[in-house]
Amino acid sequence: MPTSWSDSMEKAPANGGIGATSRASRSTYVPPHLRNRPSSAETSAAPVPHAGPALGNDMQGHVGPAVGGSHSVGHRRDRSGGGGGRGGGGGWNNRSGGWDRGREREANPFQDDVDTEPAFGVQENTGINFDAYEDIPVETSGKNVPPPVNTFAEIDLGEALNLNIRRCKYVKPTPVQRHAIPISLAGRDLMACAQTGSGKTAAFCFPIISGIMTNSQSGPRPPRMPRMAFPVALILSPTRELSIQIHEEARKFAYQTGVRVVVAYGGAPINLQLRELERGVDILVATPGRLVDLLERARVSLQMIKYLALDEADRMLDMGFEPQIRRIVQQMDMPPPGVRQTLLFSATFPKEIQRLAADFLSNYVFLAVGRVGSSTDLIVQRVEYVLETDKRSHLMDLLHAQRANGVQAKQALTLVFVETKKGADSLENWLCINGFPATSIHGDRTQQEREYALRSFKSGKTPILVATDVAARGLDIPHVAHVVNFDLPNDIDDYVHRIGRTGRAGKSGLATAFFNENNSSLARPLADLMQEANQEVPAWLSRFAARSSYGRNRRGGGSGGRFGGRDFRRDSSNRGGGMDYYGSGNNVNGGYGASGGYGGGYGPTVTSAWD
DNA sequence: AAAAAAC
Repeated sequence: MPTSWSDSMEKAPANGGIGATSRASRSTYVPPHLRNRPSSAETSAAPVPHAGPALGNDMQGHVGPAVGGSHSVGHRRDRSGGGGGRGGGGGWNNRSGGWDRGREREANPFQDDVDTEPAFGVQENTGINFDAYEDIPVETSGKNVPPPVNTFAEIDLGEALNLNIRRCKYVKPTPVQRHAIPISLAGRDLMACAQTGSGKTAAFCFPIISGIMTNSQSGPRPPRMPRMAFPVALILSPTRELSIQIHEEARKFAYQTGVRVVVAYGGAPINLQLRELERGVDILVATPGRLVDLLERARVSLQMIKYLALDEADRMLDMGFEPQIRRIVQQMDMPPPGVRQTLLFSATFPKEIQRLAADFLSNYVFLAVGRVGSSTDLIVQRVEYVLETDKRSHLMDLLHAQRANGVQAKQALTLVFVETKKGADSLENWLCINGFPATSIHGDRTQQEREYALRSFKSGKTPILVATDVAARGLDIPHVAHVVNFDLPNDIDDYVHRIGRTGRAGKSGLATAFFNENNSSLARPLADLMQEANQEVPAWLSRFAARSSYGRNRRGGGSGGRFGGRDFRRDSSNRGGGMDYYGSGNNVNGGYGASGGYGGGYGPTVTSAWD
């Protein structure tokens, strides 16, 4: 079903080779001041991307890598206009040494999809179930909130990015994208409460890549320090696998834009990462520990940072990363809030995150997207009473039944969550002994093993993955048909994240939980959550819930049920004299405004936001 | 209590 956006896209081969694309558009040089402009007049109201605050235009004369005296300058500038239809040269940091080497060497990131998922069709690889998002409530607040868009066509991201969006088979933006992208493109700081699987990565990557392309040739150059990398954008995430995944996605979005994306995380040889950094980096995706290491070695400087994105911020704090994050953001050479643009993503919005937001953000827009669990009609949740001693045989029954039902192993991946690393090892072992193709992922396995396990699972080679919470959040694994909570987590939010690994990409999903006395603290929130999701709540679970004390293990921070959090600035204690700040009437874009669907108009209140 | 994360 083509949208106006896809209609307007020029026809291009899905796997368009480098030569083909470049040739197609090389002849149309677009001068810088006309780049990033819509071709049709009606979209002229689109927000103008924010020019980096600290950037002057006085350096414009130094366009291209001229200082290096490279003979390739001319070529590169020719190509820059053509490669993606607009400034494709990347930032100052693209040290590819000329178009011919830099361009040709860029491996096609879309090729990987075919390599790692041979068992599956290419119909949808977004991992996002768009229809399930139609009814997700969205709430924004803050001063002069840029209005959301309904299609990618309304967002002016440029030809190269549009082509990549198309290659990714994204047809329409998810709710978080519809709101966050215009906000980010307008140069605003953003505090977003959104779950993984909501399309967050693209929501912060698109504006960053677009901004880098637009401003790539302007602003001060980084000092010429040998072996020191000067990223323009930094994306921090809590786990290595999440960093890897963000990197893989960002590479797709940045393909043939000249924007270089590099990833740095622990557990892997640092030399390879150092070499990648030396080749030039615009966007650095990193876990905090490895980044601190790189900063201490003076191999990375943050002084050129224009964009900072923190993903899964609440998780990072849970994991004790706050000191390291504060060090990175506040005590190194990163430009302060207001100079850089900061995008903070978190599933929940407790006090600690509010403090972080107050310290890291400047005049931010608050965006809350409904919890994944609130709209997971496609996930059937089952809770079964299983004693600890019976868990293994019960799991085997489930797996046998799954097999008997003709569920093709390769198409129906099963993700089994356990509480401990030891438990993961022994369950994996036990499954293998009993003839089930299983592997496992947890923090005591080497990084190599972790990555291998994930690949093996994704490809369907071992369609059963036993995991600790390392895999609970953020990981986007298409085709997970069944999530088994072999051990239930203590926190209902973790449960929501875990079951969110299924029911993706338009497929229905099943989530089975093994419940017993050890989980009684979870009874009430679990029963409430299932009720909210129109799931059948077993009577025995309701009895457990009634027995457990009131208010225990309820969602903390006063979050309002459907959202992970709410904008604390709107609370009365912060209200003094704040009417001009938050009271202009465009604050709340109708809590349930998204229900109108993507094609139709958005809430009637929205257009006034620009007035 | 356990999980995650730099060497």
